[in-house]
Amino acid sequence: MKNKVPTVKGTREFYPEQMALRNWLYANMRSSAQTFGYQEWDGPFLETLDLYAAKSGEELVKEQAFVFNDRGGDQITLRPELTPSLARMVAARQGLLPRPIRWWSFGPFWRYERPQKGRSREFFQWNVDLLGVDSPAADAELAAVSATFFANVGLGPDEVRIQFNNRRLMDAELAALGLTERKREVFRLIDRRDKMPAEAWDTYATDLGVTTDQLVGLKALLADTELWRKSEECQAFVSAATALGIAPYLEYDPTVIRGLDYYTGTVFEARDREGEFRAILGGGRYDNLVGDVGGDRLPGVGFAMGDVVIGLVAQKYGKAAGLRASPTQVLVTVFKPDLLDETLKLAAELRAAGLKTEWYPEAIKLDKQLKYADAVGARFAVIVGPDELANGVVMLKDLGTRTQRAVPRAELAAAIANA
RNA sequence: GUGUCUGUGGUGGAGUGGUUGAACACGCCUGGCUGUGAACCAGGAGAACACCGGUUCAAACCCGGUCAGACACCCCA
Repeated sequence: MKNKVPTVKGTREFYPEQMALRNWLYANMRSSAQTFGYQEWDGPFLETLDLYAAKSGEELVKEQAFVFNDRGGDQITLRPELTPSLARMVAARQGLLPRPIRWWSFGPFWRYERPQKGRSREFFQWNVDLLGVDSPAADAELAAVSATFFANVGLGPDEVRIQFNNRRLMDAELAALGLTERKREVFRLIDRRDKMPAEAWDTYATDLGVTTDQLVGLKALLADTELWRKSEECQAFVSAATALGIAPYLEYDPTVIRGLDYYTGTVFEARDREGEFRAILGGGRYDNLVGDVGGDRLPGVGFAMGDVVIGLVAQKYGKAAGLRASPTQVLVTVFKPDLLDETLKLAAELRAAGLKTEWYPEAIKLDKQLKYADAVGARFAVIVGPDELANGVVMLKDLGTRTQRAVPRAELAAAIANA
């Protein structure tokens, strides 16, 4: 290919095949959220930098946001996440919106990162949020929405797990170890527990000023899969999740801490069990966010799932197989040029009967036309030649069973519908 | 921003200095089949081997630079 103008680094090109995958994900997100009564919404793709400056986490804003000056000189940002927009929109209608607020969204986001496996600069993200309720049961519902999605796409507990933890619990435990001073750094340290070689991790901890005693305590903490029982909040969360029927998907993991600054209580993320990919989704409770953008305090809990990793996971486990790029059910062939009108009429009749129908635009050799029908995955092909025309029938081919039969023309649509 | 690796027809992918007129597979085109989709048979088209420079009698192959991509770190969906 000569003189090809390259795409912008990290952007996505969706050929029909990829579009089919994206739409399949979207359809499952939509039905999963709607099952729980969530309403679809969206915010602007362009926001001011100020919106994120307050709360999103320094790195995400300073280094990973696409920022540019518009013609008026204002600093504009391609949205890197949705939650701040949500907080603002909810705050703006405070008192008007019936509570609880159950909202979901699916749209594009941008982050200026180095593209790599499961990570691009332009991605689609599913956001689900529940505001106005401060309870472990609400947290459990969000986990249940995500579990329902997994079940809907065919990913079971053997393939993906939702791992949870609680920041208040971790705060208390770290305080008991005398590690409250550098909480943020320690959170980061915890987040990296199983991403680093053990020795390197020890060194990292020591460099942070963690004493030997504290290190021993911290390791014990992070190995304690029963730690959640010490938290009433966690117990209530697990109890509610069990009642919701998603216990098989749940797993307690004391190293799950999440990077975003605004989480205050329950945090969770989902991963494939073999640990091949990054987190599929991440979320948690954020009780101060709406207040921080100028509204009254409004507790919330939510999660976000990017389309890239879930797409990889679904494909790895063969869950996205059989998706078709073409919607065509029937291809009407054209036998020879002077029968073109006959072909068009037939196609129009089939469409009127509700069938997704394509016609071949050239009277070339039949085998070409049938190969095309095969290539787009049409189940049926229709042939009208002089013989059929003379007898008032059409030849209906079933590409799947490789059989064909003559059908009275008037009965064609019905014959296809009943096949 | 840091590091590692890679860059060959539409796609995948051999080939690591001289019979390479750049293999092979898929795809595409023509015919075998002048009314029929897999397969099969016979042909055919399609590549300045990312770009620039250097080493050499000789470079897709070695060296340097540039650009692009993948992966990992960082961060995170």
